[in-house]
Amino acid sequence: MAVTSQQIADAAGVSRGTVDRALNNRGRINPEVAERVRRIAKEMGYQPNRAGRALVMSRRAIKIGVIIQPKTPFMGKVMEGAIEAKKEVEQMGAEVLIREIESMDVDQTINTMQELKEAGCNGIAVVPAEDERVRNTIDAFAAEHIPVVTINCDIQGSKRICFIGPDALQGGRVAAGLMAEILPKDSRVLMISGYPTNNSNKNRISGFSEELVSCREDIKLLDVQYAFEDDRMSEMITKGMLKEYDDIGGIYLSASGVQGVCKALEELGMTGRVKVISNDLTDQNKQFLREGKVQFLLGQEGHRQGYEPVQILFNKLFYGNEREAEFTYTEISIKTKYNLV
Amino acid sequence: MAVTSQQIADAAGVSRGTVDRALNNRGRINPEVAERVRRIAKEMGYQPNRAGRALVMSRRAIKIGVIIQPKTPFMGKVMEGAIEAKKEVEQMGAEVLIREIESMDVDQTINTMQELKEAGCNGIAVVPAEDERVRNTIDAFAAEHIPVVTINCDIQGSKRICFIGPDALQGGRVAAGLMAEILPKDSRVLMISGYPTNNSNKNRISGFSEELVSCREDIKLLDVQYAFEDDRMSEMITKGMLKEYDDIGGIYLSASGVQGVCKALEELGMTGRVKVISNDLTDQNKQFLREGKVQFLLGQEGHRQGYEPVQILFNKLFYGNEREAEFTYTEISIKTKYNLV
DNA sequence: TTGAAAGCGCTAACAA
DNA sequence: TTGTTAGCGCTTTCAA
Repeated sequence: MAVTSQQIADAAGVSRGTVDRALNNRGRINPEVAERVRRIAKEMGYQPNRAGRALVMSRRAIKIGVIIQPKTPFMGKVMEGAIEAKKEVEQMGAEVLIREIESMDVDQTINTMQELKEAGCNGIAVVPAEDERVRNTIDAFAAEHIPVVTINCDIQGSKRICFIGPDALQGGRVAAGLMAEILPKDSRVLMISGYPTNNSNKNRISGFSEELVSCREDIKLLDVQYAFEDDRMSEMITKGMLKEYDDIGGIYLSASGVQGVCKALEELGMTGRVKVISNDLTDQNKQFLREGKVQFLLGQEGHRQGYEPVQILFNKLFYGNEREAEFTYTEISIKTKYNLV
Repeated sequence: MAVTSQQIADAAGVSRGTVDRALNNRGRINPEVAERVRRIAKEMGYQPNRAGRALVMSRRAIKIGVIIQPKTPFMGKVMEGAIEAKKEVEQMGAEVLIREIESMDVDQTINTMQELKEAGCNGIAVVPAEDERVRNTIDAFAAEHIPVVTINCDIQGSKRICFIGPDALQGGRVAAGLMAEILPKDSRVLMISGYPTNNSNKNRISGFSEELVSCREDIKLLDVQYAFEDDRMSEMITKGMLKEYDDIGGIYLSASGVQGVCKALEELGMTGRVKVISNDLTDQNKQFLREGKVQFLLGQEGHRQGYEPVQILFNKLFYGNEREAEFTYTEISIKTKYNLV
């Protein structure tokens, strides 16, 4: 049995209240007594019992709001993580409100944040739309001591306490490293992005192209194409480019559109010959990976992106734990058909 | 604030004791009352408060023993995980004893298990030596209701409650998949194992060779070589084989010895030309990966292999949670120099 | 500046 | 079969 605050109190010849004041620097205590108590606690290896502390802390009404963007398979993973964390912290007496917004809309994001605040949330985790007004809202919340955690894509320079999500630039580099390893000499490479305005996509493409050019001088990189997350579009692009250039050896997708690419490759009888590397471990993508139509998929721990922010906010609000890291980059996992879970 | 057992009691017009008996099937209760209480609890969405439960459960004296094999960088990770879990469960009033045994010896393993039992441990997590006597000891502990969890390598057919570790066969297949993707046509491949008797190594080599042969018919596989986890040995093997065969395009290491391989390649001026895939994310291996001397490293979540078993045993002993899964295979992560954490 | 005591939600021992 | 009550370790309020 671990040592309790009562044992410290007995050893120091004081009461539990005094021990509490000493160890938690609550003031209203004789400095010498405080010092002695702290010394004894250290000597006896005292560690406060989590359960006891949690029980009394559960009197604080903690309500955490989570805002997740429109339904995509990836956001589904984020949702699962958030729900798991919700279950856990609710067993500690807290409350979690999860809102899924319908469109990737700035107004919706801001309105939902306001709604959650009015519902009494004292902490918010949000997958933000990239916009100046969202930044302002985050800063306004911070001013009211409502901590905000950004998920998946950061609002740089805002007063959010931290960001949990992938390092998109590095994600592009990982893809480039793989492409460099598997491509035959003098191949041409096609890059397909989503929306030109999307920052994650922009960063992935930058990381990919810079790294590929730097480590494989023989490779010729085509100008980036935009498929707007649409499979028919990515199919058209793939077909068009493959007809124009017969030496394309690899395709990198920084966003959705794998299905279109695979369809195009199949129809042209080039499956497997043209290497495909893409992001996101969606069920559909995994299926293409298993079938050998895609060589590598890069994952970004969606589950953790939902789970962690809720836990971070809970620990801050419940225990007062401050977050040491401003950025938590989720791991970029490399998946082949063999290590798919 | 979440709903409490008192609220259920009030709603059902009974006492907290009765609610407790009903929800935890403790018997000594009128079945109809029990049914009604359960219904009301469900309706009100009752979830027992973890902190409250933990506090009262902390009266149970829980002592968990962990046995970790001799110091290797990988076992260091396992140790870190075990220490993290130790800290967490000790904050819940439990106690954790960690023993690092000096050699991978059967007698040492068994003796340490006995020692931990005599020290009052009511649950054991162990990285077992593969031997019949270890199996018998595990079964004896099970008979005395001391649950045992095997870590990293399983004792199949023993009465351990579960196994946490890698799927070695699949690990070999992952390596094969990568090798198949990066090797030029008609290459020869060298496989270097550790000890011929080690099961993990045996399985990795099987998985690797079977998969590589099945997906790349052009590749010629050399007979497996044993380096006994020794760098000078792996260096000698590499040099010898490279001199004998000039078409070796890839080397797969199922155990330690990367340094020797890299040294041999450098001296022969073949770094980068001969692709190297190995296991274990040791600091040294990571350095070789960063320098481009190794193309891929496969990791097996050592931290989790130390952390999880302690938590599993704690949850079983503390809350009575039964483990649903007999096998928990840790993820086989693929690391290049770009996604190294 | 300190001590005493209440109470968080739960389980378990005891009484009825 | 049920209710009552003590107490787990901690924080916090109230009194001294």
